[in-house]
Amino acid sequence: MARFDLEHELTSRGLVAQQTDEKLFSHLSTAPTSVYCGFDPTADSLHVGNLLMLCTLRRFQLAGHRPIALAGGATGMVGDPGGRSEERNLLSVDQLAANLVGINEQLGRFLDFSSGAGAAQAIQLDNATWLQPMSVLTYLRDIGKHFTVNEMVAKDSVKSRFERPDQGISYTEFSYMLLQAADFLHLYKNFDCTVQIGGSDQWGNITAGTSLIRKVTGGHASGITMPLVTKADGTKFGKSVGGAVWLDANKTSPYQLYQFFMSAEDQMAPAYLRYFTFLDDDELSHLEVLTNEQPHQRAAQRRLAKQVTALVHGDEHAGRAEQASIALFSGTVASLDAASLRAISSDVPTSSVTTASLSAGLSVIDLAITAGLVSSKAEARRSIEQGGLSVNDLRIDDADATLGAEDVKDGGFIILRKGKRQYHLLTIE
RNA sequence: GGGUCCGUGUCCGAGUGGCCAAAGGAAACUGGCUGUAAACCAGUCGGCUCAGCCUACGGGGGUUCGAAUCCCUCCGGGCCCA
Repeated sequence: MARFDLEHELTSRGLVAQQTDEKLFSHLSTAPTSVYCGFDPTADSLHVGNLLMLCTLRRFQLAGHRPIALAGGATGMVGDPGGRSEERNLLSVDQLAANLVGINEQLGRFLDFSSGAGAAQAIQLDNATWLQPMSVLTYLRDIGKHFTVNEMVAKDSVKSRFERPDQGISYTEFSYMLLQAADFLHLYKNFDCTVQIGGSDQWGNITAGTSLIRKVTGGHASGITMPLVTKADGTKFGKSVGGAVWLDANKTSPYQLYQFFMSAEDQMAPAYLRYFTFLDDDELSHLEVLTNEQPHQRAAQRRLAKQVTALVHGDEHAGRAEQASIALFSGTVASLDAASLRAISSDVPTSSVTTASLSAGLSVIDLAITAGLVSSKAEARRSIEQGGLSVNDLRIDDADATLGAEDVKDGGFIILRKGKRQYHLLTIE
């Protein structure tokens, strides 16, 4: 594995928001270490919000360090007070196990868990394995003893909760940072982990860990945070039509993932390229120039969408997503031949109807609901009134319209579209 | 344990007996202009068998011709006192 300059890799891409010590990178370049990042196992899939950490861990691994993906099986039950999260429900043991399996599979796309990676072989751990059995007294004596409430109260994540006049913070959530600090200490002792990375909102939790390690062991550990990924207007990144964008192909198809990045804003596309791809400096700056000079070509978005989709789902799926996008957005879907449609159907959301029900006549409204393009008849009706629904590229202007056998295209497809870019294929059984 | 204030639609937040499916803002959706972008403009934004009906203002019960609004109680939360 080619050693590369990690400091340059991270700083040139704008990945470092804060770091605990200036000399960190010179230490990292002299000896391999282990670096950890926590992931919340509240779902059975990771989402694009996790992408930055996944890519950054990968960069560390490429530089010869061992990445540790820590599933917060224990901390996930407690809840980080930083977000606006409410008190969380305990995950059942079974649910947690299932989630860990799903997440593990996805981690494997970013990190090398094989023994072939040698000292840099990635590992996945669940903090419930050591936090669960810890007794309250051990926790209070070995961990709590090293923190003053004064400093805990001063952390931003906690302070903001104090400042909200209408809501307090439970002791449980207040303790969150100590649990995360305990994780870092555990990993430091047992896995030689000396670096923790996280989002910039994790700064307080990370420094709690480094100071705990110093107090308990006298050793030194560091932390680096990554910037918060946002959209151009500063709002949350990672939401698209229909909610979160997942890394699981069953929740968000490769086509949808591709589309999500394809529609990235010009302003942000170069930054996303630096964050989420492994392209070299030359290509990055070239694409940035292209974006500035010929934004309508969307060269950066195309590259971004293809690269990320390939990283998450593999080259084959990325290629298909790209082909499907080209086909659908060339403007003349209705003229596509059966073979192209069939190729697209595995990537674009698809549902099926029977020949019998079709020949009886199916209302466009019901089909749109079946397809999940709208959530209610009222919404479907509204969309039609506003000219937002089309079938085989023809705008529907009558809310009571029905479809029959004559609307089926060659190859047995009906193409539904809502708005400009939400496509859905209906197959006929 | 005592006192006090609060709990409204996806979120924030007005309303404090009928004119309330509930102001305003945000988010979201559609259309227009563009480039599958941003900004901007316009419309929509609980559901349905849609000029009507059903469901909804933390849960349950009550007062009333009529309740998000009043009373009781339970649950949840903030603050103060012990």
